Amino acid sequence: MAASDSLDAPAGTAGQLSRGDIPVMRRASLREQVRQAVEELIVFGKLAPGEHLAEESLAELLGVSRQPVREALQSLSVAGFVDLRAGRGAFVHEPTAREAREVFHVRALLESDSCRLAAQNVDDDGVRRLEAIYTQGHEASQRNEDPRRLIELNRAFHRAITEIGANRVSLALLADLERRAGWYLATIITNRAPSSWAEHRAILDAIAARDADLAGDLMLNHIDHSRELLEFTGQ
Amino acid sequence: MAASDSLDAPAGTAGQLSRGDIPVMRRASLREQVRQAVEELIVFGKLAPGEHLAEESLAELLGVSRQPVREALQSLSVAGFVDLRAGRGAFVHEPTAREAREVFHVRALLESDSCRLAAQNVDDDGVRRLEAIYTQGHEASQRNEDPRRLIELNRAFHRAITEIGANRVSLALLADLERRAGWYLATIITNRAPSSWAEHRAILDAIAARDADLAGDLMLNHIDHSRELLEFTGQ
DNA sequence: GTCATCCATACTGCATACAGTATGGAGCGA
DNA sequence: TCGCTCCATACTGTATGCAGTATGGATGAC
Repeated sequence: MAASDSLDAPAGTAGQLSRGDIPVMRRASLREQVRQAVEELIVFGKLAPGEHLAEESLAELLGVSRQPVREALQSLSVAGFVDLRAGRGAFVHEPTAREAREVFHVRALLESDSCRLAAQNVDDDGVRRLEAIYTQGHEASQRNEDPRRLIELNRAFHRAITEIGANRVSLALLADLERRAGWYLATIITNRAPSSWAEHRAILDAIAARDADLAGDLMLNHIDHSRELLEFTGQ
Repeated sequence: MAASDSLDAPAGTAGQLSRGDIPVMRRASLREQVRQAVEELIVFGKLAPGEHLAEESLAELLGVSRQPVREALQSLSVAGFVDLRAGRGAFVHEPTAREAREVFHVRALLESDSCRLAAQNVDDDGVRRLEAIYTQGHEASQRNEDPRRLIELNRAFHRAITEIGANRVSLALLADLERRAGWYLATIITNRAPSSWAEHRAILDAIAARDADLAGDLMLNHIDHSRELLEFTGQ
Protein backbone atom coordinates (compact mmCIF):
# COMPACT_ATOMS: atom_id res chain seq x y z
CA MET A 1 0.00 0.00 0.00
CA ALA A 2 1.32 3.46 -0.84
CA ALA A 3 0.65 4.80 2.63
CA SER A 4 2.80 2.25 4.45
CA ASP A 5 5.60 2.73 1.91
CA SER A 6 5.67 6.36 2.80
CA LEU A 7 5.54 5.62 6.48
CA ASP A 8 8.66 3.54 6.08
CA ALA A 9 10.46 6.51 4.59
CA PRO A 10 12.58 8.79 6.80
CA ALA A 11 10.72 11.42 8.77
CA GLY A 12 10.34 14.68 6.92
CA THR A 13 9.89 13.12 3.50
CA ALA A 14 6.18 12.62 3.92
CA GLY A 15 5.48 14.80 0.91
CA GLN A 16 4.62 11.70 -1.11
CA LEU A 17 1.48 11.21 0.89
CA SER A 18 -1.66 12.27 -0.87
CA ARG A 19 -5.17 12.97 0.31
CA GLY A 20 -6.79 10.02 2.05
CA ASP A 21 -3.65 7.89 2.19
CA ILE A 22 -3.94 7.68 5.96
CA PRO A 23 -7.65 7.52 6.62
CA VAL A 24 -8.93 8.23 10.09
CA MET A 25 -12.09 6.70 11.44
CA ARG A 26 -14.65 9.18 10.19
CA ARG A 27 -18.08 8.23 11.44
CA ALA A 28 -20.59 7.98 8.63
CA SER A 29 -23.40 10.52 8.70
CA LEU A 30 -26.35 9.68 10.90
CA ARG A 31 -28.66 9.38 7.91
CA GLU A 32 -26.35 6.75 6.43
CA GLN A 33 -26.15 4.81 9.68
CA VAL A 34 -29.92 5.01 10.05
CA ARG A 35 -30.32 3.88 6.47
CA GLN A 36 -28.26 0.76 7.04
CA ALA A 37 -29.91 0.02 10.36
CA VAL A 38 -33.44 0.25 8.94
CA GLU A 39 -32.49 -1.73 5.86
CA GLU A 40 -31.21 -4.51 8.09
CA LEU A 41 -34.35 -4.42 10.19
CA ILE A 42 -36.35 -4.88 7.00
CA VAL A 43 -34.13 -7.54 5.44
CA PHE A 44 -34.06 -9.58 8.64
CA GLY A 45 -37.81 -9.36 8.97
CA LYS A 46 -37.86 -7.28 12.15
CA LEU A 47 -40.04 -4.85 10.22
CA ALA A 48 -42.77 -6.63 8.30
CA PRO A 49 -43.93 -5.67 4.80
CA GLY A 50 -46.75 -3.15 4.97
CA GLU A 51 -45.71 -1.88 8.38
CA HIS A 52 -45.94 1.84 8.95
CA LEU A 53 -42.60 3.43 9.75
CA ALA A 54 -43.44 6.47 11.82
CA GLU A 55 -40.52 8.87 11.85
CA GLU A 56 -40.87 9.81 15.49
CA SER A 57 -40.87 6.26 16.86
CA LEU A 58 -38.03 5.16 14.57
CA ALA A 59 -36.05 8.20 15.65
CA GLU A 60 -36.59 7.36 19.30
CA LEU A 61 -35.74 3.70 18.72
CA LEU A 62 -32.42 4.69 17.16
CA GLY A 63 -31.71 7.56 19.50
CA VAL A 64 -31.62 10.31 16.87
CA SER A 65 -33.94 13.06 15.71
CA ARG A 66 -36.55 12.80 12.96
CA GLN A 67 -34.40 14.59 10.40
CA PRO A 68 -31.82 11.88 9.58
CA VAL A 69 -34.59 9.30 9.77
CA ARG A 70 -36.60 11.17 7.13
CA GLU A 71 -33.63 11.33 4.81
CA ALA A 72 -32.82 7.67 5.34
CA LEU A 73 -36.40 6.69 4.54
CA GLN A 74 -36.35 8.67 1.32
CA SER A 75 -33.15 6.93 0.33
CA LEU A 76 -34.65 3.54 1.15
CA SER A 77 -37.64 4.47 -0.96
CA VAL A 78 -35.45 4.92 -4.03
CA ALA A 79 -33.83 1.55 -3.32
CA GLY A 80 -37.23 -0.13 -3.23
CA PHE A 81 -37.34 -1.10 0.44
CA VAL A 82 -40.05 1.30 1.52
CA ASP A 83 -42.92 3.10 -0.19
CA LEU A 84 -43.61 6.75 0.51
CA ARG A 85 -47.28 7.67 0.43
CA ALA A 86 -47.85 11.40 0.24
CA GLY A 87 -49.01 12.71 3.56
CA ARG A 88 -48.92 9.26 5.12
CA GLY A 89 -45.23 8.59 5.42
CA ALA A 90 -43.17 5.47 4.85
CA PHE A 91 -44.35 1.88 4.76
CA VAL A 92 -42.23 -1.23 4.37
CA HIS A 93 -42.56 -2.23 0.74
CA GLU A 94 -44.56 -5.40 0.03
CA PRO A 95 -42.62 -7.25 -2.65
CA THR A 96 -44.50 -9.40 -5.12
CA ALA A 97 -43.34 -12.51 -6.92
CA ARG A 98 -43.57 -10.63 -10.20
CA GLU A 99 -41.32 -7.89 -8.91
CA ALA A 100 -38.80 -10.43 -7.67
CA ARG A 101 -38.72 -12.08 -11.08
CA GLU A 102 -38.18 -8.72 -12.73
CA VAL A 103 -35.32 -7.83 -10.43
CA PHE A 104 -33.63 -11.16 -11.10
CA HIS A 105 -34.20 -10.73 -14.80
CA VAL A 106 -32.61 -7.29 -14.98
CA ARG A 107 -29.78 -8.49 -12.78
CA ALA A 108 -29.15 -11.36 -15.17
CA LEU A 109 -29.03 -8.92 -18.09
CA LEU A 110 -26.56 -6.58 -16.47
CA GLU A 111 -24.35 -9.30 -15.06
CA SER A 112 -24.25 -11.10 -18.35
CA ASP A 113 -23.10 -7.92 -20.01
CA SER A 114 -20.53 -7.26 -17.30
CA CYS A 115 -19.22 -10.76 -17.86
CA ARG A 116 -18.88 -10.06 -21.58
CA LEU A 117 -16.95 -6.88 -20.79
CA ALA A 118 -14.83 -8.69 -18.26
CA ALA A 119 -13.70 -11.16 -20.90
CA GLN A 120 -12.63 -8.22 -23.05
CA ASN A 121 -10.92 -6.19 -20.31
CA VAL A 122 -9.42 -8.82 -18.07
CA ASP A 123 -5.66 -8.97 -17.50
CA ASP A 124 -3.64 -11.83 -16.07
CA ASP A 125 -3.93 -10.41 -12.58
CA GLY A 126 -7.72 -10.38 -12.89
CA VAL A 127 -7.77 -14.00 -13.99
CA ARG A 128 -5.64 -14.90 -10.98
CA ARG A 129 -8.05 -13.08 -8.69
CA LEU A 130 -11.00 -14.99 -10.12
CA GLU A 131 -9.09 -18.26 -9.87
CA ALA A 132 -8.43 -17.61 -6.20
CA ILE A 133 -12.10 -16.95 -5.42
CA TYR A 134 -13.16 -19.92 -7.51
CA THR A 135 -10.83 -22.28 -5.68
CA GLN A 136 -12.08 -21.10 -2.31
CA GLY A 137 -15.70 -21.36 -3.41
CA HIS A 138 -15.35 -24.71 -5.08
CA GLU A 139 -13.68 -26.25 -2.06
CA ALA A 140 -16.04 -24.66 0.44
CA SER A 141 -18.94 -25.93 -1.63
CA GLN A 142 -17.59 -29.47 -1.74
CA ARG A 143 -16.97 -29.43 2.01
CA ASN A 144 -20.57 -28.27 2.52
CA GLU A 145 -19.57 -25.34 4.68
CA ASP A 146 -21.84 -22.83 6.41
CA PRO A 147 -24.50 -21.65 3.91
CA ARG A 148 -23.81 -18.03 4.74
CA ARG A 149 -20.17 -18.45 3.78
CA LEU A 150 -21.19 -20.17 0.56
CA ILE A 151 -23.51 -17.29 -0.28
CA GLU A 152 -20.75 -14.82 0.51
CA LEU A 153 -18.26 -16.59 -1.78
CA ASN A 154 -20.86 -16.81 -4.51
CA ARG A 155 -21.41 -13.06 -4.28
CA ALA A 156 -17.69 -12.40 -4.22
CA PHE A 157 -17.21 -14.29 -7.46
CA HIS A 158 -19.99 -12.41 -9.22
CA ARG A 159 -18.89 -9.06 -7.88
CA ALA A 160 -15.30 -9.62 -8.94
CA ILE A 161 -16.45 -10.25 -12.50
CA THR A 162 -18.60 -7.14 -12.47
CA GLU A 163 -15.68 -5.07 -11.24
CA ILE A 164 -13.40 -6.38 -13.95
CA GLY A 165 -16.13 -5.53 -16.45
CA ALA A 166 -15.66 -2.00 -15.17
CA ASN A 167 -18.88 -0.33 -16.21
CA ARG A 168 -19.42 1.87 -13.19
CA VAL A 169 -23.00 2.75 -14.06
CA SER A 170 -23.87 -0.91 -14.32
CA LEU A 171 -21.92 -1.58 -11.14
CA ALA A 172 -23.97 0.95 -9.19
CA LEU A 173 -27.28 -0.43 -10.48
CA LEU A 174 -26.24 -3.98 -9.69
CA ALA A 175 -25.30 -3.07 -6.13
CA ASP A 176 -28.86 -1.92 -5.52
CA LEU A 177 -30.41 -4.87 -7.34
CA GLU A 178 -28.35 -7.33 -5.33
CA ARG A 179 -29.49 -5.93 -2.03
CA ARG A 180 -33.10 -6.15 -3.17
CA ALA A 181 -32.53 -9.68 -4.43
CA GLY A 182 -31.06 -10.59 -1.06
CA TRP A 183 -34.20 -9.38 0.66
CA TYR A 184 -36.44 -11.38 -1.67
CA LEU A 185 -34.36 -14.47 -1.09
CA ALA A 186 -34.81 -14.00 2.64
CA THR A 187 -38.58 -13.48 2.49
CA ILE A 188 -40.77 -14.45 -0.44
CA ILE A 189 -38.52 -17.01 -2.05
CA THR A 190 -38.93 -20.37 -0.38
CA ASN A 191 -36.41 -22.48 -2.22
CA ARG A 192 -33.14 -21.33 -3.71
CA ALA A 193 -30.89 -23.17 -6.04
CA PRO A 194 -27.43 -24.07 -4.78
CA SER A 195 -24.72 -22.03 -6.44
CA SER A 196 -23.16 -24.04 -9.20
CA TRP A 197 -19.38 -23.87 -9.12
CA ALA A 198 -19.24 -26.08 -12.17
CA GLU A 199 -20.91 -23.28 -14.10
CA HIS A 200 -18.60 -20.77 -12.46
CA ARG A 201 -15.67 -22.83 -13.73
CA ALA A 202 -16.96 -22.62 -17.29
CA ILE A 203 -17.51 -18.87 -17.00
CA LEU A 204 -14.04 -18.35 -15.60
CA ASP A 205 -12.54 -20.39 -18.44
CA ALA A 206 -14.38 -18.32 -21.02
CA ILE A 207 -13.11 -15.11 -19.41
CA ALA A 208 -9.56 -16.43 -19.22
CA ALA A 209 -9.83 -17.32 -22.92
CA ARG A 210 -11.09 -13.78 -23.59
CA ASP A 211 -14.16 -15.28 -25.30
CA ALA A 212 -16.63 -12.45 -24.62
CA ASP A 213 -19.67 -13.91 -26.35
CA LEU A 214 -19.33 -17.27 -24.69
CA ALA A 215 -18.74 -15.69 -21.27
CA GLY A 216 -21.81 -13.51 -21.61
CA ASP A 217 -24.03 -16.35 -22.76
CA LEU A 218 -22.82 -18.62 -19.98
CA MET A 219 -23.53 -16.01 -17.35
CA LEU A 220 -26.99 -15.35 -18.76
CA ASN A 221 -27.80 -19.05 -18.64
CA HIS A 222 -26.22 -19.34 -15.23
CA ILE A 223 -28.47 -16.73 -13.65
CA ASP A 224 -31.58 -17.38 -15.68
CA HIS A 225 -31.19 -21.07 -14.99
CA SER A 226 -31.00 -20.51 -11.26
CA ARG A 227 -33.95 -18.16 -11.52
CA GLU A 228 -36.10 -20.91 -12.92
CA LEU A 229 -35.27 -23.04 -9.90
CA LEU A 230 -36.56 -20.41 -7.54
CA GLU A 231 -39.95 -20.92 -6.03
CA PHE A 232 -41.96 -17.90 -5.11
CA THR A 233 -44.67 -17.58 -2.52
CA GLY A 234 -47.79 -15.67 -3.45
CA GLN A 235 -48.96 -14.30 -6.82
CA MET B 1 -62.30 6.76 -19.13
CA ALA B 2 -64.14 5.24 -16.19
CA ALA B 3 -64.58 8.57 -14.49
CA SER B 4 -66.45 10.24 -17.31
CA ASP B 5 -68.63 7.18 -17.79
CA SER B 6 -69.72 7.51 -14.20
CA LEU B 7 -70.24 11.21 -14.56
CA ASP B 8 -72.67 10.51 -17.36
CA ALA B 9 -74.71 8.32 -15.05
CA PRO B 10 -77.74 9.80 -13.23
CA ALA B 11 -77.05 11.71 -10.04
CA GLY B 12 -77.09 9.56 -6.95
CA THR B 13 -75.54 6.52 -8.58
CA ALA B 14 -72.00 7.75 -8.04
CA GLY B 15 -71.18 4.67 -6.03
CA GLN B 16 -69.26 3.31 -9.03
CA LEU B 17 -66.56 5.92 -8.55
CA SER B 18 -63.43 4.61 -6.95
CA ARG B 19 -60.50 6.29 -5.31
CA GLY B 20 -58.67 8.71 -7.57
CA ASP B 21 -61.21 8.59 -10.38
CA ILE B 22 -61.69 12.35 -10.14
CA PRO B 23 -58.29 13.70 -9.28
CA VAL B 24 -57.98 17.19 -7.91
CA MET B 25 -54.95 19.34 -8.44
CA ARG B 26 -52.77 18.24 -5.55
CA ARG B 27 -49.63 20.28 -5.38
CA ALA B 28 -46.57 18.08 -5.35
CA SER B 29 -44.41 18.32 -2.26
CA LEU B 30 -41.94 21.16 -2.16
CA ARG B 31 -38.99 18.78 -2.27
CA GLU B 32 -40.36 17.30 -5.50
CA GLN B 33 -40.90 20.72 -7.05
CA VAL B 34 -37.44 21.79 -5.97
CA ARG B 35 -36.02 18.59 -7.38
CA GLN B 36 -37.51 19.23 -10.78
CA ALA B 37 -36.56 22.89 -10.76
CA VAL B 38 -32.92 22.19 -9.91
CA GLU B 39 -32.72 19.34 -12.39
CA GLU B 40 -33.91 21.69 -15.12
CA LEU B 41 -31.43 24.33 -14.07
CA ILE B 42 -28.70 21.73 -14.44
CA VAL B 43 -29.92 20.21 -17.69
CA PHE B 44 -30.34 23.62 -19.30
CA GLY B 45 -26.88 24.65 -18.20
CA LYS B 46 -27.98 27.40 -15.82
CA LEU B 47 -25.94 25.59 -13.21
CA ALA B 48 -22.54 24.57 -14.53
CA PRO B 49 -20.81 21.27 -13.72
CA GLY B 50 -18.67 21.59 -10.62
CA GLU B 51 -20.69 24.47 -9.25
CA HIS B 52 -21.33 24.45 -5.52
CA LEU B 53 -25.02 24.31 -4.67
CA ALA B 54 -25.30 25.97 -1.28
CA GLU B 55 -28.55 25.03 0.38
CA GLU B 56 -29.23 28.48 1.76
CA SER B 57 -28.85 30.35 -1.52
CA LEU B 58 -30.81 27.75 -3.48
CA ALA B 59 -33.56 27.93 -0.87
CA GLU B 60 -33.71 31.69 -1.17
CA LEU B 61 -33.66 31.52 -4.96
CA LEU B 62 -36.66 29.20 -4.93
CA GLY B 63 -38.46 30.85 -2.04
CA VAL B 64 -38.47 27.86 0.29
CA SER B 65 -36.56 26.77 3.36
CA ARG B 66 -33.39 24.70 3.39
CA GLN B 67 -35.15 21.50 4.35
CA PRO B 68 -36.89 20.62 1.06
CA VAL B 69 -33.78 21.77 -0.79
CA ARG B 70 -31.63 19.34 1.17
CA GLU B 71 -33.94 16.46 0.41
CA ALA B 72 -34.12 17.40 -3.27
CA LEU B 73 -30.33 17.51 -3.51
CA GLN B 74 -30.04 14.07 -1.96
CA SER B 75 -32.51 12.74 -4.48
CA LEU B 76 -30.61 14.39 -7.34
CA SER B 77 -27.45 12.80 -6.01
CA VAL B 78 -28.92 9.32 -6.43
CA ALA B 79 -29.98 10.23 -9.96
CA GLY B 80 -26.43 11.27 -10.82
CA PHE B 81 -26.99 14.99 -11.31
CA VAL B 82 -25.11 16.19 -8.24
CA ASP B 83 -22.35 14.84 -6.05
CA LEU B 84 -22.56 15.06 -2.28
CA ARG B 85 -19.23 15.57 -0.56
CA ALA B 86 -19.37 14.88 3.15
CA GLY B 87 -19.32 18.10 5.08
CA ARG B 88 -19.07 20.16 1.90
CA GLY B 89 -22.53 19.82 0.43
CA ALA B 90 -23.75 19.38 -3.12
CA PHE B 91 -21.87 20.11 -6.34
CA VAL B 92 -23.20 19.80 -9.86
CA HIS B 93 -21.85 16.52 -11.18
CA GLU B 94 -19.17 16.74 -13.89
CA PRO B 95 -20.02 14.06 -16.42
CA THR B 96 -17.24 12.39 -18.34
CA ALA B 97 -17.30 10.93 -21.83
CA ARG B 98 -16.70 7.51 -20.34
CA GLU B 99 -19.68 7.86 -18.06
CA ALA B 100 -21.88 8.96 -20.95
CA ARG B 101 -20.83 5.92 -22.96
CA GLU B 102 -21.63 3.68 -20.03
CA VAL B 103 -25.08 5.17 -19.57
CA PHE B 104 -25.86 4.73 -23.25
CA HIS B 105 -24.55 1.20 -23.13
CA VAL B 106 -26.71 0.15 -20.20
CA ARG B 107 -29.67 1.90 -21.76
CA ALA B 108 -29.15 -0.08 -24.94
CA LEU B 109 -29.08 -3.31 -22.97
CA LEU B 110 -32.28 -2.62 -21.08
CA GLU B 111 -34.16 -1.26 -24.07
CA SER B 112 -33.13 -4.17 -26.21
CA ASP B 113 -34.48 -6.52 -23.58
CA SER B 114 -37.69 -4.52 -23.25
CA CYS B 115 -38.09 -4.78 -26.99
CA ARG B 116 -37.70 -8.53 -26.81
CA LEU B 117 -40.35 -8.68 -24.10
CA ALA B 118 -42.59 -6.36 -26.07
CA ALA B 119 -42.56 -8.74 -29.00
CA GLN B 120 -43.68 -11.51 -26.66
CA ASN B 121 -46.34 -9.54 -24.80
CA VAL B 122 -47.77 -7.24 -27.43
CA ASP B 123 -51.45 -7.43 -28.38
CA ASP B 124 -53.09 -5.98 -31.48
CA ASP B 125 -53.91 -2.78 -29.66
CA GLY B 126 -50.26 -2.34 -28.77
CA VAL B 127 -49.21 -2.81 -32.38
CA ARG B 128 -51.74 -0.17 -33.42
CA ARG B 129 -50.35 2.24 -30.84
CA LEU B 130 -46.82 1.73 -32.12
CA GLU B 131 -48.03 2.12 -35.72
CA ALA B 132 -49.63 5.44 -34.84
CA ILE B 133 -46.47 6.82 -33.25
CA TYR B 134 -44.37 5.48 -36.10
CA THR B 135 -46.52 7.15 -38.73
CA GLN B 136 -46.34 10.47 -36.93
CA GLY B 137 -42.59 10.20 -36.44
CA HIS B 138 -41.85 9.04 -39.94
CA GLU B 139 -43.83 11.87 -41.50
CA ALA B 140 -42.48 14.50 -39.12
CA SER B 141 -39.00 13.28 -39.90
CA GLN B 142 -39.53 13.47 -43.66
CA ARG B 143 -40.98 16.96 -43.36
CA ASN B 144 -37.91 17.98 -41.32
CA GLU B 145 -39.96 19.40 -38.49
CA ASP B 146 -38.72 21.13 -35.35
CA PRO B 147 -35.86 19.07 -33.87
CA ARG B 148 -37.45 19.15 -30.43
CA ARG B 149 -40.60 17.55 -31.80
CA LEU B 150 -38.52 14.91 -33.56
CA ILE B 151 -36.71 14.12 -30.34
CA GLU B 152 -40.03 13.94 -28.52
CA LEU B 153 -41.51 11.51 -31.06
CA ASN B 154 -38.37 9.42 -30.96
CA ARG B 155 -38.66 9.17 -27.20
CA ALA B 156 -42.36 8.37 -27.42
CA PHE B 157 -41.68 5.42 -29.72
CA HIS B 158 -39.00 4.00 -27.46
CA ARG B 159 -41.04 4.54 -24.31
CA ALA B 160 -44.10 2.90 -25.82
CA ILE B 161 -42.08 -0.22 -26.55
CA THR B 162 -40.66 -0.27 -23.05
CA GLU B 163 -44.15 0.01 -21.59
CA ILE B 164 -45.42 -2.86 -23.68
CA GLY B 165 -42.43 -4.85 -22.51
CA ALA B 166 -43.86 -4.28 -19.05
CA ASN B 167 -40.90 -4.94 -16.81
CA ARG B 168 -41.52 -2.26 -14.20
CA VAL B 169 -38.10 -2.54 -12.63
CA SER B 170 -36.48 -2.01 -15.99
CA LEU B 171 -38.93 0.79 -16.73
CA ALA B 172 -37.94 2.65 -13.58
CA LEU B 173 -34.23 2.31 -14.28
CA LEU B 174 -34.68 3.45 -17.86
CA ALA B 175 -36.58 6.55 -16.78
CA ASP B 176 -33.55 7.66 -14.78
CA LEU B 177 -31.06 6.70 -17.47
CA GLU B 178 -33.00 8.64 -20.10
CA ARG B 179 -32.95 11.83 -18.09
CA ARG B 180 -29.21 11.48 -17.60
CA ALA B 181 -28.75 10.72 -21.29
CA GLY B 182 -30.74 13.84 -22.13
CA TRP B 183 -28.38 15.93 -20.04
CA TYR B 184 -25.31 14.45 -21.71
CA LEU B 185 -26.80 15.09 -25.12
CA ALA B 186 -27.32 18.71 -24.14
CA THR B 187 -23.82 19.23 -22.78
CA ILE B 188 -20.87 17.01 -23.54
CA ILE B 189 -22.11 15.40 -26.73
CA THR B 190 -21.46 17.63 -29.68
CA ASN B 191 -22.96 15.68 -32.52
CA ARG B 192 -25.93 13.41 -32.33
CA ALA B 193 -27.18 10.98 -34.89
CA PRO B 194 -30.59 11.66 -36.41
CA SER B 195 -33.20 9.17 -35.31
CA SER B 196 -33.62 6.52 -37.94
CA TRP B 197 -37.27 5.81 -38.65
CA ALA B 198 -36.25 3.17 -41.16
CA GLU B 199 -34.78 1.20 -38.26
CA HIS B 200 -37.87 1.92 -36.19
CA ARG B 201 -39.94 0.44 -39.02
CA ALA B 202 -37.94 -2.78 -38.91
CA ILE B 203 -38.25 -3.00 -35.12
CA LEU B 204 -41.98 -2.42 -35.29
CA ASP B 205 -42.35 -5.15 -37.93
CA ALA B 206 -40.42 -7.59 -35.77
CA ILE B 207 -42.66 -6.81 -32.79
CA ALA B 208 -45.80 -7.13 -34.89
CA ALA B 209 -44.52 -10.50 -36.09
CA ARG B 210 -43.88 -11.47 -32.45
CA ASP B 211 -40.27 -12.25 -33.36
CA ALA B 212 -38.65 -11.55 -29.99
CA ASP B 213 -35.06 -12.38 -30.85
CA LEU B 214 -35.08 -10.30 -34.01
CA ALA B 215 -36.76 -7.36 -32.25
CA GLY B 216 -34.20 -7.43 -29.45
CA ASP B 217 -31.25 -7.63 -31.80
CA LEU B 218 -32.57 -4.83 -33.98
CA MET B 219 -33.03 -2.56 -30.97
CA LEU B 220 -29.56 -3.33 -29.70
CA ASN B 221 -28.04 -2.46 -33.07
CA HIS B 222 -30.28 0.57 -33.34
CA ILE B 223 -29.05 2.13 -30.12
CA ASP B 224 -25.48 0.90 -30.23
CA HIS B 225 -25.25 2.09 -33.81
CA SER B 226 -26.44 5.56 -32.90
CA ARG B 227 -24.03 5.55 -29.99
CA GLU B 228 -21.11 5.07 -32.30
CA LEU B 229 -22.17 8.15 -34.20
CA LEU B 230 -22.04 10.26 -31.09
CA GLU B 231 -19.04 12.45 -30.64
CA PHE B 232 -17.97 13.29 -27.14
CA THR B 233 -16.02 16.28 -25.92
CA GLY B 234 -13.22 15.73 -23.45
CA GLN B 235 -11.61 12.53 -22.17
C1' DG C 1 10.06 36.14 -0.53
C1' DT C 2 8.33 31.71 1.19
C1' DC C 3 6.10 28.86 4.32
C1' DA C 4 3.49 27.54 8.30
C1' DT C 5 -0.02 28.95 11.59
C1' DC C 6 -4.12 30.94 13.11
C1' DC C 7 -8.58 32.65 12.74
C1' DA C 8 -12.87 34.61 10.67
C1' DT C 9 -16.29 32.98 7.66
C1' DA C 10 -19.58 30.20 5.58
C1' DC C 11 -21.96 26.27 5.27
C1' DT C 12 -23.29 21.62 6.49
C1' DG C 13 -25.57 18.24 9.58
C1' DC C 14 -28.63 17.53 13.13
C1' DA C 15 -32.22 18.95 16.41
C1' DT C 16 -36.37 21.20 17.45
C1' DA C 17 -40.64 23.79 16.56
C1' DC C 18 -44.86 24.65 14.19
C1' DA C 19 -48.68 24.26 10.98
C1' DG C 20 -51.52 21.48 8.17
C1' DT C 21 -53.76 17.11 7.03
C1' DA C 22 -55.20 12.12 6.90
C1' DT C 23 -57.58 8.94 9.83
C1' DG C 24 -60.47 6.32 13.00
C1' DG C 25 -63.85 6.41 16.27
C1' DA C 26 -67.42 8.65 19.05
C1' DG C 27 -71.72 10.67 18.78
C1' DC C 28 -76.03 11.58 16.59
C1' DG C 29 -79.93 10.89 13.57
C1' DA C 30 -82.77 7.87 10.75
C1' DT D 1 -79.02 -1.36 13.49
C1' DC D 2 -77.04 1.36 9.98
C1' DG D 3 -74.98 5.43 8.10
C1' DC D 4 -73.37 10.03 8.23
C1' DT D 5 -70.94 13.84 10.51
C1' DC D 6 -67.74 15.76 13.36
C1' DC D 7 -63.75 15.88 16.05
C1' DA D 8 -59.60 14.35 18.67
C1' DT D 9 -55.37 12.34 17.54
C1' DA D 10 -51.22 11.31 15.36
C1' DC D 11 -48.11 12.13 12.07
C1' DT D 12 -46.17 14.33 8.04
C1' DG D 13 -44.12 18.38 5.63
C1' DT D 14 -41.81 22.59 6.22
C1' DA D 15 -39.37 26.12 8.76
C1' DT D 16 -36.04 27.64 11.99
C1' DG D 17 -32.24 27.22 15.37
C1' DC D 18 -27.77 25.64 16.85
C1' DA D 19 -23.31 23.36 17.07
C1' DG D 20 -19.43 21.67 14.62
C1' DT D 21 -16.27 21.73 10.76
C1' DA D 22 -13.97 22.69 6.20
C1' DT D 23 -11.81 26.53 3.97
C1' DG D 24 -9.14 30.49 2.45
C1' DG D 25 -6.90 34.48 3.54
C1' DA D 26 -4.33 37.29 6.82
C1' DT D 27 -0.54 37.32 9.84
C1' DG D 28 3.83 36.30 11.52
C1' DA D 29 8.32 33.56 11.47
C1' DC D 30 12.28 32.31 8.92
